[in-house]
Amino acid sequence: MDGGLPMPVRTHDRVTTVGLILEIAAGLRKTINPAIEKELGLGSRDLEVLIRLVRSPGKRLRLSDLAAQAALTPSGLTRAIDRLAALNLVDRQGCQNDRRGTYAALTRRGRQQMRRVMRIHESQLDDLFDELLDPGEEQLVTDALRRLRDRVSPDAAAVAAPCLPSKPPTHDEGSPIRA
Amino acid sequence: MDGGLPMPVRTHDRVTTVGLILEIAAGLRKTINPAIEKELGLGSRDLEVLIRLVRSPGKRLRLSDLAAQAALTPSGLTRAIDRLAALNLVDRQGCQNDRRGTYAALTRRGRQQMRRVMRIHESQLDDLFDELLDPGEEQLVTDALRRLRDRVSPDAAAVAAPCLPSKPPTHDEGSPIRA
DNA sequence: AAGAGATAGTTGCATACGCAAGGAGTGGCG
DNA sequence: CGCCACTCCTTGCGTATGCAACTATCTCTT
Repeated sequence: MDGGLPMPVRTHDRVTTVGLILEIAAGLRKTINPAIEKELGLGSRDLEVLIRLVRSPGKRLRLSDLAAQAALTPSGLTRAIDRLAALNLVDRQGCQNDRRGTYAALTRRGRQQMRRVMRIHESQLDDLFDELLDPGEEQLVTDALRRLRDRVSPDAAAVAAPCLPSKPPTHDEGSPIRA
Repeated sequence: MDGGLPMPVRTHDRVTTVGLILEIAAGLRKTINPAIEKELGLGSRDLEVLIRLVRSPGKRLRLSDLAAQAALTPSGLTRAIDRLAALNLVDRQGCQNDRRGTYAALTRRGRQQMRRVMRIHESQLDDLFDELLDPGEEQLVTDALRRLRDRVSPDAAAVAAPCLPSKPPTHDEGSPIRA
C-alpha cells in the first residue's frame, strides 16, 4: 500500500501513533471478542472484565481494581458485574477486613466457561502475533507498551492487594447471587 | 511486577499485551483529550474525529472513511458530525460525482480551533513519547503497531479514492494520506 | 471517643453508541 | 430502458457508560 517512498524516512508523528493505538484497540474489540460474547450472551466489554478476573489470583478482584484495569468507572463496573452475576458467571463476595470493599469472583460456571474461552482467545492471539511480530520485536513492543501504560494509565498497573482475602477463598457456588 | 531486570524473553503472553493496548487506548482518551474537549464543549470521541479530519487532505473526508478511521459505525458518525456541525466546527458537503456520498469538512472556525488544539495535542504527545521511547525504539514500535492495525482494522487503513468535492468529475487531486 | 475526611460501591439521570430498518443514489445486466 | 443489487447515510430503539449525588465504612486527628 505504501507506494514508493512518499516520506523520506517516515513520520515522526506521534499523532499517527496514537491513532494507530486507538484503531488497534477498537479493531481488537471488534475482531476478537464478539464471537465469544454473542455465544455467552454478554455485552460489549463484559468479556474484558471476565478476562481480567480469570487472570487474577484466586480468580477474584476488588471491584475498584477491576474497574481500573478494565478502564471503567465504578458505576460502569457495577453494572457490568450485575450483568455477569445475572448470568451466573460472577458473584460478589464481601471483604472481611474492609466491609466497604467487595470482590468480584468467578463462579464455578464462570471458571468453566473461561477455561474454554481462554483457550480460544489465546489461540486467536497466538495466530495474530506469530504472524505479525518476531519474538525479539514482540518483547520490545511489549516493554514499550508497558511503559506507556504505566504512564497514561497508572491505576491499571497498580495491582493492589490491600485487603486480604481473609475469607476462605472460593467457597464457590451453591446459591451465590446476592445483591 | 517486573523488577527492571532484563528478562530473557518471558512474555509469551499475548493476552497481557492486548490488555496493555486496551489500557493505553483508554488512558490516552482520558489523559489527553478531556481538557480540550471540555474547553471546546464537545463530547467523548468527537476530538478524535476532528483530529482525523484536520489531518486529511483538504481537511475533509467522506463520512464512511471517517467512520472507519474513527472506529465508529455509520450511525455513530452521523451523530458525531451532527454535534460538531452544531458547534460550527464541521459542515457537510455533497459529493459531485456520487450524490450518495457526503463529505465532512472542517469549517473555518474548525480549522482555526484545530490549529490551536493540535499544537497543544502534539506537544503533549511529544512530552510523553520523548520521555518514554528512544527514537529507534519508537520507529520499531510504530511499525509493529501499523502492521497490527492493518491486520485487525484494515478498514481504518484503507483510504478511499477522493471523489472530487466540487470540481470536474475527472481525476483526483491530493495524494492519499496514510495514517 | 467523636468527628472530619477519605474511600468503596450503588443509583438517577443524561448521553453516546451499535444494530437494524429505511430512503436515496449508483451501476450492472438483460 | 428498466429492474435488481449494492453502497452511503440517516433515523428509531435499546443498551452501556460516565457524572454526580448518596450511603456505608474506614482512618486519622484531636
